[in-house]
Amino acid sequence: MAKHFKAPTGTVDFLPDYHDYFTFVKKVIRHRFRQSGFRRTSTPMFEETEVFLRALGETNDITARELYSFKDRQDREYTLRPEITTGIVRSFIEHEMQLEALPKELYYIEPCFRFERPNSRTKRQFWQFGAEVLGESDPSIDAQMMYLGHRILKDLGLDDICELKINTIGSPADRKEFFEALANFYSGKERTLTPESQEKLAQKKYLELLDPKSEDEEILVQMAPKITDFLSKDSRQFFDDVQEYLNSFGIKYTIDYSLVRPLDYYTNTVFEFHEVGNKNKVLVGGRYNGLIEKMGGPNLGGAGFAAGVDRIISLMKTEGIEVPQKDELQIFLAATGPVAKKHALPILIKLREHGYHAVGVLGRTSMQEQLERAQRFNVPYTLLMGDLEVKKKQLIVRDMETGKQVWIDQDKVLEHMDGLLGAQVNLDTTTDFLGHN
RNA sequence: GCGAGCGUAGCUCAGUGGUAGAGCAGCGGUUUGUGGUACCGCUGGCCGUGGGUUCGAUCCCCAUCGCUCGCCCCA
Repeated sequence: MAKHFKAPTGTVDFLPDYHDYFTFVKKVIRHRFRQSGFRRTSTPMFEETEVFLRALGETNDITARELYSFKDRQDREYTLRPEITTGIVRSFIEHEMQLEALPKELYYIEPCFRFERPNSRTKRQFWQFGAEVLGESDPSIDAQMMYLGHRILKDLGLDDICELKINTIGSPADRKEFFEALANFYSGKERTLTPESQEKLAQKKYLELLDPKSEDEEILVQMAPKITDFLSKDSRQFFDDVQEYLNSFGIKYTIDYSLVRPLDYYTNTVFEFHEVGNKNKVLVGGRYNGLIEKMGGPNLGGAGFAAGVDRIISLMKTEGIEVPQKDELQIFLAATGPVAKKHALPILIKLREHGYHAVGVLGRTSMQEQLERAQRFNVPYTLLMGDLEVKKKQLIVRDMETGKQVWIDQDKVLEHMDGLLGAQVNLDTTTDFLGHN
């Protein structure tokens, strides 16, 4: 036997059952983003590796072991995008969007790639959706992003199992002093830290030390200097304003000073919705005021959030949330005999254009074969046409559940099926989708 | 990057140091213009791959690849 091919390690086929959910999720996302003035954008699936190294930083776990990189036939270094923000910022700069009306509000639903060890929650190719607001740094934007995230989760039925946490990590200037204080504080206490944290300390990744990895570290973090003591007047005001806006529309949140991001580009606000009772992130975001300039563009602020579609769908399934199924077949048209087959196809097309989901006129034409197929397609009704029916211009309507059959005239088929299945919502068959005759 | 488990028929799995079994699926029949249920029959496997131990390995050992599940991480 020939070799069986498989989907590459860490990838999965997104089969029709997945798309039942995906279609619904996309519909919600599009609706909520459009409502808020966002427009959809797409960037290439891969960029020069340098683009990601610049944006994400060169010395962290993410760039060291999670980038899906390759050389092309001309020896250029490329990387499949691990997230979308970087590409959008590159695109913003390349197309000089700062000359357009600001803020630029963009959203996306795109596949991303990370070179991970695959498990039930992590794959190497996965879908992300998210939004970016570029060219404006008002705290109201941050609050609006959180509202949008919340609103989408609510539409998907997940708001009850997700909680919002927020924090501020200040400006780079604020952090400079804060980090010096942290360095002093941890000096001499290295042995209390886990080996991983000792490494973070050595690499001066002070922010990541704020997320404790052991009970000892938790105690240390509580005693350690707090970012709030080092915030400039502006940064403090900004964070206060964000909270005031959040309060103004009554969204629930808690402040969590251990909430940080491993990437260089965040400033001020960071937030995440995670599952209640564990740390599994569902939707994460924050402000990144230095990123556009760092990528070679104008000195403009930005904020955004992102969420994994696959994780959301699996949560919906766990929660027993069902989505509308619009692909169910309604009619199987069984033609028994070669003559009937020729006569049946126009009827099948007529049924479809009337709005029915119909299949048929397939395969061998024995009655048994036809009914077996109809049964496997799980249709409520089968229309049977043999040579006898062709001659009489009739067909048989068989109720697949009861087995009851009635003979009707072929030119009454639409009225008859409407009586059984209800009138169909259909496009006018004399026009195309754009309304042209 | 670390750890655990599993690779036997299309699928789900059992099994034994002496070259393999069940259920489901598939195909055919009981039923030549009528599906589902039932009964009968048939097809189907280099026991993941490579090496080692052994008279002999699907089984024991080593390696390798693949899958699954954790951990780290999760932009």
